Amino acid sequence: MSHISALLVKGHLLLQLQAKGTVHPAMSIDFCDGQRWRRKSACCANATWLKGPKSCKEDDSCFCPLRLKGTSMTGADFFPIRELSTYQTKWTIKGRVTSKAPLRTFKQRNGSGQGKVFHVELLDAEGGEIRASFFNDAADKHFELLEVGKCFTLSKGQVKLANRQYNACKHRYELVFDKACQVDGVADDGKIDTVKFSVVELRSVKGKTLPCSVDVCGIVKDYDKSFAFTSKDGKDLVKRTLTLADDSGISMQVTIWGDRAKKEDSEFEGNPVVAMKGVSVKVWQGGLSGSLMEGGSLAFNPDMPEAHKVKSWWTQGGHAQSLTFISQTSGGGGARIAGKLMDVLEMKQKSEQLVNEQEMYSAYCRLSSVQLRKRDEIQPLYYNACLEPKEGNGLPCNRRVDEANFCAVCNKTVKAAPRLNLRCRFEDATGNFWVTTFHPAAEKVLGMTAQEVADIEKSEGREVVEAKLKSCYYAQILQVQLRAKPDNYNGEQRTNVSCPSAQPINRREHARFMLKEIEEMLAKAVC
DNA sequence: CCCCCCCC
Repeated sequence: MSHISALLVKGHLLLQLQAKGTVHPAMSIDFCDGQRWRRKSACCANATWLKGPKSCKEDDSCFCPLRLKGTSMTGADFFPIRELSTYQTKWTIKGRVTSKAPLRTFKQRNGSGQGKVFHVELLDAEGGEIRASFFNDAADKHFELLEVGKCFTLSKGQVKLANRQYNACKHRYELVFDKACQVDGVADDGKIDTVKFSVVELRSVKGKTLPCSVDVCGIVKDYDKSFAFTSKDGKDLVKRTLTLADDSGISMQVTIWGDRAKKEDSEFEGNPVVAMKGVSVKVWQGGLSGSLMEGGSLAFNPDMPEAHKVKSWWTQGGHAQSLTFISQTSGGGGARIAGKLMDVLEMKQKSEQLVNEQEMYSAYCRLSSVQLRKRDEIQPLYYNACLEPKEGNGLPCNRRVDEANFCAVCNKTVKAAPRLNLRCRFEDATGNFWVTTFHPAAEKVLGMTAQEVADIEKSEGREVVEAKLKSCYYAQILQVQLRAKPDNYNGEQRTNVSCPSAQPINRREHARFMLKEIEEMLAKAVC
């Protein structure tokens, strides 16, 4: 029995089994690595060589090596979550609830009315994690009980293969609890962490099948302001986009939501390290971008090896290193451009053919003209906009005020500031188009603030400001965003096209983008 | 047995 010496801690149990003559030689219990029991056959379901399936009950003296409860086989009295599989039918795990989804109802597929379900994620002292779903009666019974952060023992659930389409938890299996389940709240177990990050390098997400869910740890290289908006299906959302970077030389955008996004800007200032659990990575605009899911976690400057590693990388030169930005290949820092990338000609055609919903396009092009006159009449370049914060989102009212700074919407005299409103012509090798270019885009296009434009016009005159604008023609490559919106004008159907945002390109990134295009073209070419 | 995981 040469393998006996390897059994050590757990060995006494096998010896007991052998002493009782219950181990069938052909069963080859091939364990152990000093930590875990490994055996290929099912435990109690195939227990003839134990004491017979019917006698294998709770508190029975059945020497089932895979049912740790009530034995002294290891220091742990519970079955390791990591080891759960369909080969084990009897187990009791002890874990902390690390996340919990809301209770949902659904229509039973086989017609018989409503069902309900919720799920949690459980973490145990050995760092194993698994998702558990509770159905119907079990859902009613345990929804309130299973609070995030609390510890429980759980048994009498079914183990099934995790459905990777919906389950991002890092376990091959998931648990399903029904009426028969046994769930008990227990005292907090300090050996069980509150969250477990299984960090991967940003570089590694490039090779993954997308969409995927990962845990990451990186430096907040950049952050946007939080942004409140209403989604297409009417949900009020708040988001903030961060650019994370790590020592694998990659940077990527990750969007955070809700309260996480609403934290003060100062929290994101100074390049803190963040660890994120449950970042969903998908392709967006030809690049990869992440979104931190609600059930995930976010930790600032966490005390973990990956965080210390990435921090020292950043301070010891990483901040100056040139990184590969794997999100959309537009601008760098600040607002990014959304919309399908195409050339100017295609953009023109698409916007003319628009029928139903609003569409966004973007193109690399240059400013070729600004409309300064219309039938000899001088066109205003800006207007004075009301700065009064709007109710709800706190953004400025932005309505035009009169010469006395009276805002008709707010019905009072207000503070005001100039906002650009230009009619611009943009051009690339395929064509050009005229478009109303709103303030934020116009400021980027000119590389001047509205205040500067207004000041020059007032102090130096119209001619000087016009010359200044003309000096911007063809000056830089921009990525402009075009919004085409179906509209009704005097009962006539027409498309309203505007430019809500624009950004000078980052030459380095743009060069990479063009190289990639060339490579793709070469790959397609006949050799 | 469910299955949404958000936005441009």
